[in-house]
Amino acid sequence: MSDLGRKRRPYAARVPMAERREQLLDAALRIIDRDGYDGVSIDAIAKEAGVTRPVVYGAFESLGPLLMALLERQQQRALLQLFAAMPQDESKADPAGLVRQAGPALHQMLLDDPVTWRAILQSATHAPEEVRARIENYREQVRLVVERLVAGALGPRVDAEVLSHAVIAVLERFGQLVIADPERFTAERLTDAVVALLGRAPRHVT
Amino acid sequence: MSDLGRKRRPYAARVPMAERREQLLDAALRIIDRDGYDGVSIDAIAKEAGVTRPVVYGAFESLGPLLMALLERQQQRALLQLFAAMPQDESKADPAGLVRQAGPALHQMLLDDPVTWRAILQSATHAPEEVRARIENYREQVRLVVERLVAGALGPRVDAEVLSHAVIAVLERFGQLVIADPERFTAERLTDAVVALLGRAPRHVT
DNA sequence: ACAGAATGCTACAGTTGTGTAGTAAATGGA
DNA sequence: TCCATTTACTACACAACTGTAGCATTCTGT
Repeated sequence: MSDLGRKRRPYAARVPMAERREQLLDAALRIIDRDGYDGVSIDAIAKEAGVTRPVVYGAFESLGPLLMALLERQQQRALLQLFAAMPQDESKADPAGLVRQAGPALHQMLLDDPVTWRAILQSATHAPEEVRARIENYREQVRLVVERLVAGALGPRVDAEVLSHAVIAVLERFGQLVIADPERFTAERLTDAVVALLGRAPRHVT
Repeated sequence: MSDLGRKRRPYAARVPMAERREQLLDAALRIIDRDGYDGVSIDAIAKEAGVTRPVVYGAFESLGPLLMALLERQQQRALLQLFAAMPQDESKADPAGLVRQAGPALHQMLLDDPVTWRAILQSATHAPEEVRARIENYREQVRLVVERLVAGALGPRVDAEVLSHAVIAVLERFGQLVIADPERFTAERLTDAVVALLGRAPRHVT
């Protein structure tokens, strides 16, 4: 008797809040990686995670905060990787040496966790307005570090602020190139190009 | 009696197709400039232009083709400005001289038509997938020109392809900086920074 | 085993946007 | 002037997504 109504959906495994949140963030990240930011919605995340929307609303206020949490998590990871790959020793290195050191490390970092980096590099432009501000915030953090590196490597006579913007822009574009076509844009090729360009510049003068 | 129905909307002025299309593109551009690509919809465009949706559907198949047409139009203008500002004279000018020449011209170009450039630089990547391909197309067009310039200015021993990506990335970021804060990022300051990096010409003198 | 808390599901109402059919007004030529 | 054509408007059906109320199930502690 009583299969009159359609079959009820089987209950998804019950999961403590903290873990559920992680699952949902993972689901959102998969969607972003597969379909871009356009494909992300509460509904899509719920489906991807195999639960219903109210479950998502139980874990996050709405889509904005969810994406914010995701960004927070991924950037936490990304920044750790990034600062590990970037020499903090900013003072004495010559520009070319610095590039030769950081370039391959950054390249490897991209290949180690392409999902995170695709989400971040794409998102810089593609994310909802609400999230964009926070991305800018992080970018600025990174830029300040780069600004100190630039000042250290090229001396006080250069416009470190402007150049740090340029460096970040180049790094981001290179990152996109590497992710899009790793065969074509190898660490060696990219660093060589930069070093060749820097080779024309005068050494650090103090 | 007979105010039973709500008042009928007054008819918008009738306009030949070609002109209507322009109006709609203008409306779309205003929306993009004001609210970003997120705010753009057939509905929003109709409202902005002071007509109803069927009018828009009369002029364009749907949102995709409309934005495509807009992009086409703005790019036409932008590329004209751009190629006017960039010396086609790719012969063996020194890099610094090239920057000193093109920098201020590009800067002026941004200030002359900020709406077009904001649409292209700020939110270009934020556009619907359909439109993205065409934006990439345009970027590639420009990049090829830059690649020739780079090869011409720096000689055949550099990796012109990679460096052209870098140059485009820097130009776009600088463009965003200028649009966001023209007081802070002047043509002089930006060109000086690049020239100093290239390490050729002496500091700017007026 | 068995309440009650914790968690998930269904169902519904609301919002925003799309696309179209049918109707009303304006326009231009006979 | 009057009718055919062009252009615009109203109204509807549909789709995707949001957010919530109330019911169903599972889990936990005793």
